[in-house]
Amino acid sequence: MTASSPSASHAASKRYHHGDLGPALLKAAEEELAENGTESFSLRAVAKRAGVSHGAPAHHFGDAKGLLTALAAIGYDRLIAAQEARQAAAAPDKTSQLIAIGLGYVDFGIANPALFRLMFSSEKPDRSDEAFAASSLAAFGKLVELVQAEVGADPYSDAEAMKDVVASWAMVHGLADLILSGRIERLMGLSQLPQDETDAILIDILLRPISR
Amino acid sequence: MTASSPSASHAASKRYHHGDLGPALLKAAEEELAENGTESFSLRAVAKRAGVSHGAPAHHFGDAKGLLTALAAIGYDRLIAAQEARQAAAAPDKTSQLIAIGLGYVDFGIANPALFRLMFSSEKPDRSDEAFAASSLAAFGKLVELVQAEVGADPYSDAEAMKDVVASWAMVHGLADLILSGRIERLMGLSQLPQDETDAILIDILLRPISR
DNA sequence: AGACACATCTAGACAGTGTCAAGTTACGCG
DNA sequence: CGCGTAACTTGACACTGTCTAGATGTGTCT
Repeated sequence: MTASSPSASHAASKRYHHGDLGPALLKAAEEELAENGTESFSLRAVAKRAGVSHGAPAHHFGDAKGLLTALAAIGYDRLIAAQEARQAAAAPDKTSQLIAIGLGYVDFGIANPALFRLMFSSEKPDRSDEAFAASSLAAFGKLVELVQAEVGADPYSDAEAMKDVVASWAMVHGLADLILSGRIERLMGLSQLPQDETDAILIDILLRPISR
Repeated sequence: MTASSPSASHAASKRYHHGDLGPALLKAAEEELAENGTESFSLRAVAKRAGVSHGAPAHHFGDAKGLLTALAAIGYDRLIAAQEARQAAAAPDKTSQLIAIGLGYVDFGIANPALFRLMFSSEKPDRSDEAFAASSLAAFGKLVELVQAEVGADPYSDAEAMKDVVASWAMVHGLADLILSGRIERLMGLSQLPQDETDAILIDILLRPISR
C-alpha cells in the first residue's frame, strides 16, 4: 500500500491536522449561514460541521468576526461573478451592460440572502479588513465604471454623475433587499413569473435612475 | 397626604411590582438597541436597564422575539410619524407629498439605524404578529396611496402603477439603507452639507423612479 | 536519519446568553 | 379581611464565544 501520502489526501478524515482547514471552515460557515441565517449563526456549529473542535477556527480567523469578514469578502467576489455572468449574456452596448450588473446584483441577493445580509446589513464584518475592502471596492468599481460609460462623465469629478451612481446603486440595492426579504413577492409574485418576464420588470425599474 | 395612590406613582422605584413594566422594557430595549446595535442585543441587559430581573421580560413579551416584534411595530409607527412631519412641512401638491414621505423615510433611517435594521433586515421580528403587520401595512399604505395620486392609477389593479410603487419603494429604501451603513457618506459627504443641499440631492434622486 | 522548532488542533474552563420551572410578593376583587 | 392570581424573582439548564494549557503532527536543519 502506497497509502497515506503526506499532502492533501482524503480531506475529511480524522487526522489531527486537517491540512486545509481554512477553506473548509469557510465552506462550512457558508452552509451554516445559508441554512440558519446570519442571526443564529454559531461558530461552534461551523466547527462541528467541519469536523474539528470548537477552538479550531480561532487559529485561522482569530475570532467569529474574522471568519465572517473573510466570508463576506468571498461574497463580494461571488457578487462580481454573478454580475459578469449577466454581462456575458447581455448585449454589448453600454446601457445593456449597466443593466446587466444590476440584474446580477439581484440574482446574487436572491441566491444568497444570508450572505447578502452579512455583506450589507451586518456590523460583524470588519470593513477595514484588507480583503474585505478590496473585494467590496472591486464590486463598487464595476458600477462606477459602467455609469461613467453611460453618462460620459467621471463620477469622482462630476457631482451629477455621482448622483447617477448613487441613484443606480440605491435602486438596485433596495430592489434586491426588498425582494429577498419577501416584501416584493407579496406585491408582484415575481417567483411565479417566467424569468424573461421577471427580467423585463426589473429592467424597466433599473433603467429609471439613469433615464433623464 | 393623599400619597401612595395605587396607580402609577414614581415608576422607577424598587417595588416588587413595577406597575408599568411593558412600556418600560420597550423603552429600555430601544435604548439598548441604539447603543449596542441589533447584533449584540441582549435581553438580560434590557432587563437590567429597566431594573428588573432577567426573567421579567418573558412575562410581558413571551421571549426575545416577542419583545423585538413589539419594538419593530413601534418603529413603523415612528416611521410614519417622521413621514408625516415631512409632509406637513412640504408643499401640498401630489409630487411634493410623495417626495416628502421619501425624505421622512430617510430621516427615520438615519435617526434610528438599529431600529431600521431590526424592522427591515432582521428575521427576529415575527411578521405575522398582529401589531407588526398592522403598523408595517399602514406605512406601506401611505406609499401606495401617494403613488396612486401621482400616477392616477390603482397599483392593485394596474401593473404599471405597481411597478411605480415598487420602484419608488426600492429607491428610497436602498437610499436609506446605503446611507445608514455609511456607504454613501464616503461618496458624497452628505453629513457635511447643509440640510437644504442634502435634501436637494435626495429629492433629485427620489424623483427618478416616477419621472417618465 | 534524528531532533528540534513551530504551526495546528484538542480539551477544559469561564462569563455571558435565552428559556424554563418553581417559588415569592403584592395587587385587586369578592 | 382573605384569597385568587398576575407580576416578578431566583436558580437551573444548555448553549454561545473566547481564553488557556496541553497534545500532536509537519517541516527543516544539521
